[in-house]
Amino acid sequence: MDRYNFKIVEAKWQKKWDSHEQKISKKNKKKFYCLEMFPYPSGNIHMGHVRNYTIGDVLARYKKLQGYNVLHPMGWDSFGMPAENAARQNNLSPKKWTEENIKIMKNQLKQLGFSLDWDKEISTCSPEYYKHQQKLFLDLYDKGLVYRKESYVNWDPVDNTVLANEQVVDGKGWRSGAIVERKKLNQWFFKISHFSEELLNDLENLNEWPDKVKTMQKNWIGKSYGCEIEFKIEGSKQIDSIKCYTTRPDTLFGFTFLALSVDHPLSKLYENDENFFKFKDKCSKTGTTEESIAQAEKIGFKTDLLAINPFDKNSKVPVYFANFVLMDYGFGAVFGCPAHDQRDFDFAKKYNLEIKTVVKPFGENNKYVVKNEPHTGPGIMINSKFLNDLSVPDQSISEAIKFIEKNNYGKKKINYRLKDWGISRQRYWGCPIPIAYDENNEPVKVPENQLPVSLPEIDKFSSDGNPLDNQLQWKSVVINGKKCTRETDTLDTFVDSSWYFLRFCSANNQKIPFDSEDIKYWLPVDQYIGGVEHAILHLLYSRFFVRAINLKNENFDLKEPFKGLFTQGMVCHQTYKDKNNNWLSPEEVISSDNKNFFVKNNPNEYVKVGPSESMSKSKKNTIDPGKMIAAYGADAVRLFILSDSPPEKDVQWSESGMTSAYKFIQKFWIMNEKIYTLIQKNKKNRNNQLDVFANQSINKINISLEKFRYNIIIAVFHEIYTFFSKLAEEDKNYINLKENYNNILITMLPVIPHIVSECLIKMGSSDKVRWPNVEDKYLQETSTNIVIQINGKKRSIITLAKGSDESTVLKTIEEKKLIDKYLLGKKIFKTIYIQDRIINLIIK
RNA sequence: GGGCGAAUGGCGGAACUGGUAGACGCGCACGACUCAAAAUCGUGUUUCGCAAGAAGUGAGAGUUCGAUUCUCUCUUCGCCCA
Repeated sequence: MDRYNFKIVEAKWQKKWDSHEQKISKKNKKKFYCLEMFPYPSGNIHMGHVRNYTIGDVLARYKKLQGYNVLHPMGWDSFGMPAENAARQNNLSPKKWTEENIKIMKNQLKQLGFSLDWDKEISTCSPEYYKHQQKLFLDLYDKGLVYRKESYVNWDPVDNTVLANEQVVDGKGWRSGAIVERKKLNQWFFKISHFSEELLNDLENLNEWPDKVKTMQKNWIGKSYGCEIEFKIEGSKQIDSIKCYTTRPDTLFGFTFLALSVDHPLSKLYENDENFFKFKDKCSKTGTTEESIAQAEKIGFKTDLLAINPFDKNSKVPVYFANFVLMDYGFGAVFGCPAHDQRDFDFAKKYNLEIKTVVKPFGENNKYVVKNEPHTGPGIMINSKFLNDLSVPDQSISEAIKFIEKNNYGKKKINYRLKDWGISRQRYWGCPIPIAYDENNEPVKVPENQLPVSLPEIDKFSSDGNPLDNQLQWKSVVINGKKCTRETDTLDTFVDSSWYFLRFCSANNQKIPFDSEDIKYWLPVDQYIGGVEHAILHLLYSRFFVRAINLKNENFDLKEPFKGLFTQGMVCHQTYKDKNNNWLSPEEVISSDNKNFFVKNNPNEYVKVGPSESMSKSKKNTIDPGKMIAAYGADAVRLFILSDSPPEKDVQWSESGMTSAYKFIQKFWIMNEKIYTLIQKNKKNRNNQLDVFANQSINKINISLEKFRYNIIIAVFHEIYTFFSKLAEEDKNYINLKENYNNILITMLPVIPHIVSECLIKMGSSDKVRWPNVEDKYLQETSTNIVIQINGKKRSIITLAKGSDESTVLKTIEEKKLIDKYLLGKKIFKTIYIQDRIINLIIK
């Protein structure tokens, strides 16, 4: 008997699938759109991809076998920084670099036997893709969902470049290490805030999404009920009031200063003040993230103005400009209540401002005073006249708002944390924004017939700045007979991925981004699968995008892009360090007992074993999928990546687990050979056990598939192996062996498609196999085990016919003398009987 | 600091709506095959105990005839937001 040669078998089936298997049939069947988050083509696929796409492939193949018309496409999220960085470092063309990587990674995905529809492959960096995106941009522009405004960016003063938030580490540029500054630039925005309420409310309908993700989105949108309040101002002729937004109007009696953003319109009054100018400059030395602002030292610039407390006209407080107030939030003005807000407290301490306590924690008396730290939690109102004794926050806030509205000091207002989506990136390797500027520097749309605005090829990348700025020839363009200059910013790559799932439906339509009939049939995505790291931005942006397309569009009726969402866990591996605390890769480490580890090149040197962490290049704890496929085969890799943990949790990569999966494939093949020999023999009897086992196993697999409990499926595979191995030992054929065995094989196909396809052919199945039905009669057992408990503890167990009543159970217990020794000198005074399950005897 | 989640053998993990805790795999031990080893196969494997038996799902309480599952408090870890 030959060993199973996965290299030959897997290559054979992959070739077959490649040529014709994945074609989509006509739209007369029930559809299933299975989508995994598409990868960034960084060079090689990593284990995270293997896990993600294996989970998706199991589902896609399962649905296909169930008779669905399955859309299971793949593409490349191919714009982005790494290509541009590679270009700068090694003077490579980002285009060539990206295309090379795609070629390699596509080949690797094929080697894993994924049932992907490569006819629909898309790549976001191709003009074939981004020309449609530019069209969509212009559509949204016409709908008023795109606008331009001045906004801050993180500026690296050494590299002379704009940084993304994740490139700012501890307030410093990731590469240069320079302290990041704030710089104001004119930038483009999508008006995602137009849909804040809808994006929040519609989360409720997403009942196939994990609650965790919905909560994260809810918090991100951050709806708060508050109040806008108008403060009268003294000390200026130009201005007599300032509007503030607050979520805590109830603390107004604790109001001791008013703080403004340096970008507040009022700052114009101080334009000529040298000290203010210096202060503003100092503020710009802080980054733009909420975190960096929260951590930065609170500083202020005192004006000569006074703000009057509307609740107490005699109370007049100073007005400051402060670095922790952002123009983006509310009106760029907040009232300070140091006793009950951390930032206000820090600020007041620094500038020696009054701290008025107006909320006491539960259990304190009315003389409670805030001292070393503010009290931000719930409690009871004090020192606040008509608000005294109200409970904080619910009662106190609603009463405060009532009072404010009644006296026309302001009005109730809803605020969202969600800000408009800044989409301008000062980068080369992204989708060009289809806008130019006329001689007055007014934006002009690039007309549709001049699309795409293609990226120019660049020979040499300088080390800093946006390369497009220097492309003078490219920049100059004639629009409607007028000389214009192109926008040199490109779009955030999140834009690319906000509609790619629509493009897949009409991937080969050259004329339009997507066909409305295709959308009607295929969308929403029935199951979307990817990492939880995209739980907020990518998913929220996609939800925004379909709403934006939907707006004023009769041919498009879709609001939620993803009906089902599944977020898989990460792939982890132990970390290793040598004596000098340098990371070591698993390949540089050896161990004979899995307890003590040594350096491979120097077997006397101990290795420090660290905790298992998600695979990352920086910690060198990665395993190369390519090597694993070459050594063990795609089926074994797929089997292992699913076997050890439920898909939503992290999984630990282990060499022993991997070899175990490989061994399973090998021994399964041998078993299959034995069964094949068996079914050639004469058959006489029917084996009822076989029917029961097959139906129960398939039933378990069905349930586990529906619930994404793929690790359970692998456990069932092992049971299947054990069962049929034993059967093969008996050396008897049965009338019902072949059919049951074939049915079971089919249910194994989604996980290990290559070997199972080969087995099925051997067993004489045609190419067109269908998912087997489960017959209920085999799931219902005729007898059942009943556990006998005494005072809640298990003491014995009996097997009885199903549906036996209490007296039968008690009689059997008595006859068999199962529990007599526990009853000595005691009496049963109560019995609890749950039919077919358990009987509990309470004795005394 | 706030929100969410998790904790089960030596390890990864099972356990449907409260009803036999530890499925399945890894590891380990013993045995078979072998001159020997690897590979393979078989048996066993929660802990303590020779045994009968007892204890046992992070800790402590509660509800219940019965709790890994429900409630409360705490500890540790993870993720997200600040």
